[in-house]
Amino acid sequence: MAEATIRDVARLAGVSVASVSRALNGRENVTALLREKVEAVARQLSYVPHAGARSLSMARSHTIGVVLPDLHGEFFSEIVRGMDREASSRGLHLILSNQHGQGDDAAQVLRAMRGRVDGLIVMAPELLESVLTDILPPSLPAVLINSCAAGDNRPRLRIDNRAGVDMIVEHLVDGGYRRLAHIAGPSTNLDARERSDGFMAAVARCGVEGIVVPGNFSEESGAGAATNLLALPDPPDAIVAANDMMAIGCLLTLRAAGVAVPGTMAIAGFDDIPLAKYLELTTARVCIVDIGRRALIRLAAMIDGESAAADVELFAPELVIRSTSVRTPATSDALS
Amino acid sequence: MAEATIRDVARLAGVSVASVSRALNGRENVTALLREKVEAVARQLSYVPHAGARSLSMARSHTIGVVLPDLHGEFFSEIVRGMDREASSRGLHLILSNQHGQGDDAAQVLRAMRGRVDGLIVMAPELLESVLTDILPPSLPAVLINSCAAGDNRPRLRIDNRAGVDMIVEHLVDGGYRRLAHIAGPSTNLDARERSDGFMAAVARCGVEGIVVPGNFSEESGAGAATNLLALPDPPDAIVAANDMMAIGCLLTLRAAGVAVPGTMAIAGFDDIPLAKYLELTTARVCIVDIGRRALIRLAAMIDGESAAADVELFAPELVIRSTSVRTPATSDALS
DNA sequence: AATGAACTTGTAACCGGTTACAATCGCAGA
DNA sequence: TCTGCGATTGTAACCGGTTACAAGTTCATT
Repeated sequence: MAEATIRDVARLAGVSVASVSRALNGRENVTALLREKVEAVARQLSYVPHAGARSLSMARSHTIGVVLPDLHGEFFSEIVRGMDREASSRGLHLILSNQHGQGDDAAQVLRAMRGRVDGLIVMAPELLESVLTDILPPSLPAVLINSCAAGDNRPRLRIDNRAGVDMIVEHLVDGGYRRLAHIAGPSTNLDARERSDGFMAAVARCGVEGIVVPGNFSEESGAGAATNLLALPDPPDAIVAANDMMAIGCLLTLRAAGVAVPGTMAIAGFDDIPLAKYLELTTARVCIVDIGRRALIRLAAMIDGESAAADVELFAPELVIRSTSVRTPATSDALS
Repeated sequence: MAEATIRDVARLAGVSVASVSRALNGRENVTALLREKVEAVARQLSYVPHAGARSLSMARSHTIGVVLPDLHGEFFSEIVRGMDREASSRGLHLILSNQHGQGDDAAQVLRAMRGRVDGLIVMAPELLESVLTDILPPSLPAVLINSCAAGDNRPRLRIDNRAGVDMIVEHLVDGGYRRLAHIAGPSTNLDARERSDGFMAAVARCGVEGIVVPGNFSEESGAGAATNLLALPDPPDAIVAANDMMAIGCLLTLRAAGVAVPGTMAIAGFDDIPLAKYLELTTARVCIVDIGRRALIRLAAMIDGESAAADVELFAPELVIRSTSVRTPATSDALS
């Protein structure tokens, strides 16, 4: 009833376990006869090697751990898809760990990975530098996504938030907008901070006005911010949200309030979630699937013994111009 | 340099490995003194038990395998989120396997899980009954989502596609629509077949006209179907798409063609993806996160030795009425 | 003081593979 | 026929934990 083990196969085939192992793993030093005999018995018993046992003896689990924050929608599925494609093409498995709480919960999660994975991909935009470095066992290969672990000597993948915001601000200024507002994300989030800082730098460089109001990446906070901005004595003529969801909250609120977008006020987001296309939202597209892909490729290389260059790999967003930021009637999609 | 093992701890603490194991696992039969000593040494060496080794000796990996088709967007992230929440709350881990190809690839995937997982959640709406039953080791606990493995004796979770389509058709008929068309999904997909069959049954029961045209769940195929339907000598006055993406393709095409929705033609989808809300699409909401949650709960129960009732658990969709299907100007969202 | 119950600790087998090393075998060359 | 070499196969240790069982302690009871 229980699953057959390598010893069952060996016994029934009348050979040693070592021979079975060699035969089934395609080693060259086995007679064709023996190999056939073993394969026949294995098939007969429908023997499947026990991955756990193999991992233990080979010190290789062929599994990589993915630690993500509580992501939603496309962002989550795309980044995982990117990793999964690369992983399965090299016979690796993904073990997932969404990180719900954010206390030393993180430490727990990482401890649980010991002996389960060959390496880790960690995305923790909210974690302090020190925490990550403390928690991660130095001997475990790891790639960091959007983390701020500056002192760490591990490869890091990052969205080039400044470049993205730059493009957006320049685009708006080119379009004649002069009083820009930024709805920031949570200040605990690295990307949010960079986008906010980048915004201030960009408006300064362009010589236009710029103010920043708080938000938390949610649609509601975007809507709230829009209401507040409208109530100002001297409202802005363009809003740059730190992500698309806030931009959408903003957009719907303004339209409901009778404000012409982009006539009276322009709006831009960040990320290019699928919704953005349908709501005609100008945004900075981040190719998330690529980040996942690269993260896995880098990690696989480290696991295969490549030295871990502690570099930072930047992913430049692509400006996607849609109708929420262009006043001319002839609005067109920047995409092919 | 390498990670400390239980033997390292034992040696340094001057006790046996058995004592270390007992002490760290919180067994009662250890002196407070010994426990403290062991814990101190463990902390000093920053010892973390090797999950793989533990799995092997306990024959429990505390990991469950999730095999999904190549899902996109919210569907994927929500179902995984549902599982993940339940999993981490009971100390289980999720190992993911998106199934890209669909040949006997599936067999490969399942084989690779041996010795890695305590149980499996399989979603394979495209697989033939026999295939799954053949592939799955009988001794491995498993829960099937939307599969058609009729002969199998495992619990199955299914979307109540017929009920969903029924509600939609009735709603449309109530609204005065009399010539209904259905854009079907790929015929290899179980849900698609059920929705299509359900549609035909529903229109028959309601005594209205109904035709079915093919599609493949993509936005483009919805758009194409809309074009074809418009070209008919006697076009329908309502379209029921087998999923939201096709409904959206349909909607955009009709509007672009100057057809009034819902004035001239009503549209409804299936799934209630986030986009649906913004495009005001009437649809049947499937609470995906619940399916994931339930799947994990059921599986966990099986793993803990509960007998595997081979029942089918149906998830009834909820009708979400939005403006693409109500002619009166006062359109409202059925949701709270 | 002896007996033994109850409890703590250690020894060693086991989970299911891989692999270093030894043993065996076949066969060519002397 | 004997030696020696290379190729095949077997033996047993090992990966890092858990746990049945034995051994050793402590302490109350008679």
